Amino acid sequence: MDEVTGPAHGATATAALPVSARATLRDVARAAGVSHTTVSNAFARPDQLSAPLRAHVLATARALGYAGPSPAARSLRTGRHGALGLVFSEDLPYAFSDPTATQFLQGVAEACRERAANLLLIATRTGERAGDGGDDSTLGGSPALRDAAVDGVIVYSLASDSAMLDPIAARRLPLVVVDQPRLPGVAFVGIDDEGAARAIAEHLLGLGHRRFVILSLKLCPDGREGIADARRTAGATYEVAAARLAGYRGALAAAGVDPATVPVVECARNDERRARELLAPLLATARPTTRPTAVLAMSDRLALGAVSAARAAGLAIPGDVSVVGFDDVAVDGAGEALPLTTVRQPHAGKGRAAVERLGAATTGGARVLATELVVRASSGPAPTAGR
Amino acid sequence: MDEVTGPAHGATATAALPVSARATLRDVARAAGVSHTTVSNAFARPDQLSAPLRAHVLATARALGYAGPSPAARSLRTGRHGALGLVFSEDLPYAFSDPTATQFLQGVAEACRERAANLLLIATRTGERAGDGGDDSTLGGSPALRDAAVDGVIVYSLASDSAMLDPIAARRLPLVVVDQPRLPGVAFVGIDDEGAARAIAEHLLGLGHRRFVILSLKLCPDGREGIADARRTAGATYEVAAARLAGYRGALAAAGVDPATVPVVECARNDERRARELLAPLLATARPTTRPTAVLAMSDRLALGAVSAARAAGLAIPGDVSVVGFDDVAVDGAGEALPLTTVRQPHAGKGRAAVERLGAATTGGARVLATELVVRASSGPAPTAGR
DNA sequence: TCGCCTCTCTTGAACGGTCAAGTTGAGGCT
DNA sequence: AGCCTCAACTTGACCGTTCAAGAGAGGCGA
Repeated sequence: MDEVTGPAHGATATAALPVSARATLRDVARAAGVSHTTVSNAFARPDQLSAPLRAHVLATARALGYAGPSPAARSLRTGRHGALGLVFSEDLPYAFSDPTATQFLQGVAEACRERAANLLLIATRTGERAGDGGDDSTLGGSPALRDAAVDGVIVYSLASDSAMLDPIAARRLPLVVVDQPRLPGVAFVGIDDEGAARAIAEHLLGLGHRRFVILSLKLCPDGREGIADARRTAGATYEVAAARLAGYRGALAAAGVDPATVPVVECARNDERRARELLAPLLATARPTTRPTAVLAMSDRLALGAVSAARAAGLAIPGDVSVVGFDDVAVDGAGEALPLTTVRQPHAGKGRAAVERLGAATTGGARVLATELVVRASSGPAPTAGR
Repeated sequence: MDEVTGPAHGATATAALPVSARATLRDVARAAGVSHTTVSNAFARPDQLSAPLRAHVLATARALGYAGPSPAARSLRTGRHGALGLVFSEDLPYAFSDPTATQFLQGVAEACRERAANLLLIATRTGERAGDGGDDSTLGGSPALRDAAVDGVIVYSLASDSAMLDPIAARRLPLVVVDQPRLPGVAFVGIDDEGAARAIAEHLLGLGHRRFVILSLKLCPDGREGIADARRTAGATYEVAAARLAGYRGALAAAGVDPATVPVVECARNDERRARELLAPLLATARPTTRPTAVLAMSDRLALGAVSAARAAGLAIPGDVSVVGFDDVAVDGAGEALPLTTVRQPHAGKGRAAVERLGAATTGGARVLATELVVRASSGPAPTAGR
């Protein structure tokens, strides 16, 4: 038994309580001959009691098989959870396969670890949409969201009509939105998508390109893909895609290229294979005089699909066609993949910024992180007319 | 106001309570003129009250700005949290950059979504080791673990002397260990690492190889790397690495190759670049007659590093040297990377299995998932002696 | 020697839900 | 009519902590 030099605590733990029924703080107190508060302090505030008594309490707790203070009871009393929630637009499982999402997660995780907060991935069911209306849809919410014991929520890249936001607002949780949607009065972290898109389009225009294809991320969460007409692009609910599109088009228009003549190919998933399949027909167009000489892809993965499609069509990059991406999630691998011209954006930085923002307790306001145009080998001068 | 056909609930919510102090269930009850239980039922058990009354209660709740039932209070009463915890060996942030870990996470996330459970990533501080001793190290635990409001914990790939396990055991949480360490009485999900390693080594032996290098994942969490001597390999605390090593060596010994002559190069991180740097000196060895003809890498990433090192040394693959990996996390990318001979293991399947296991509430027992030897272009016949 | 302060520990009351066990009134069955 | 059942709601206790306030002992300066 531990040597106890403090006041004589007569009853030492061996009074066998049934180990089956989970011991509580009060059981430990009883067995150790102290008050329940003292036991609580032994765990949470060591400076509030003498070292020998603390040792005695801890030993008693161990002997009783006490599992430690219950997180639920603690949270109930203190109002804090020591965790923050994360909601993804996509199926949570899919997010783990997207490098932009995992890099973002990495940043979030770093910042969380620094402040010793846990990270609750909220398992949203897919296919929930706004406008289901009933009272319960917002106050009841999805069970995953309603049960989430968190001090705040980060929302990553949601469609502007997503049903996820209302329940969060209803629960009055501090909220930070990353990437999209931008909402008045809601803290935001993201980049200048339109500006970055404009810059990369201007890069291509500066190289002499005049015939483009835009390879777009999904514009709405409805799963449609393929050529997007004007109505569809105008009704986009994914603001990031809409902003990049606007950026591309703005640059083109300013250079005298009519955006209406530039096809927009929408990919429902940020996926190389699918991008290749959807783009292939456009590149396979026979005559070099009508074929696009540059592909504006909204992500590096889509860009790699474009590269693949171009090669399959026998086109040289950047000789026949230039391809630019977005994100700079280059596989730093064996270095064999074609280095992409792209927009570098701070994925992990967004994660860190989002966590900081949540801690700062400032409501509203946007934090716009810097991006950088990175020119590599996948873009080059437009082929000369005669070629 | 809502039309209420039920009993006459006189007081309708407009009696303005201060919106500042968060409304509770009882405030809503008072305002709606019903009992607190009825309000509770309105949220959690709609079948327990009439539809019109429920609508009235919900409307009142909304008017008061009630944030919905508190997760903490609910958990305290019910004893359930609707979430399960995940603990990683590495820094949590690092895990998101490792494809095996993200695929595993993907499986976990899928299974969680199916059972509407949230996923709590527990932010362990790095560098905690067993043997710090004090009572508090296990019962107090890291704050992240102590505060984790979860119904069970999945532990991914921990060193056998990791300090993470004791606090979990102390909290009496249901526990499933994935990959390592195997502990008596603790549920386990993993693969037959030794058998799979033996199989892939036998594949190379069957191709005539006799001179090998082993490119090992870290053997201990102490960050040491480079050539591992017998003492170090014998004292490995990462059981997976130890098992694969045993598998390789077993196959070699059985084929008459003395394992003691086979160098083991340990990489502290599962990282291509580092692997290349560490392996380069061994492959740069001048004479073809002493140079290894095959590299046994414990992961695909290490294997890619080996490929890179070999190419840098001017060696053809598999002409001069064969390289095999482990994991089969092939970049399904543009398809330009060299296709690796490897062991396919079900990363996502491990995640799903772990979640199932946690739900099954069976204590102990190992679930060993199948692996498959996948022969691709990175391995071939050993160069003939004269070459 | 007294008063006051500090250190250490105790007491009792929340925190905000859920659950088990009533209570009531309406309706069905004999 | 009388009895039983059932739906619809209420009552009171309880989950296991933390916190504010207080009490007793010992030390120290005045």
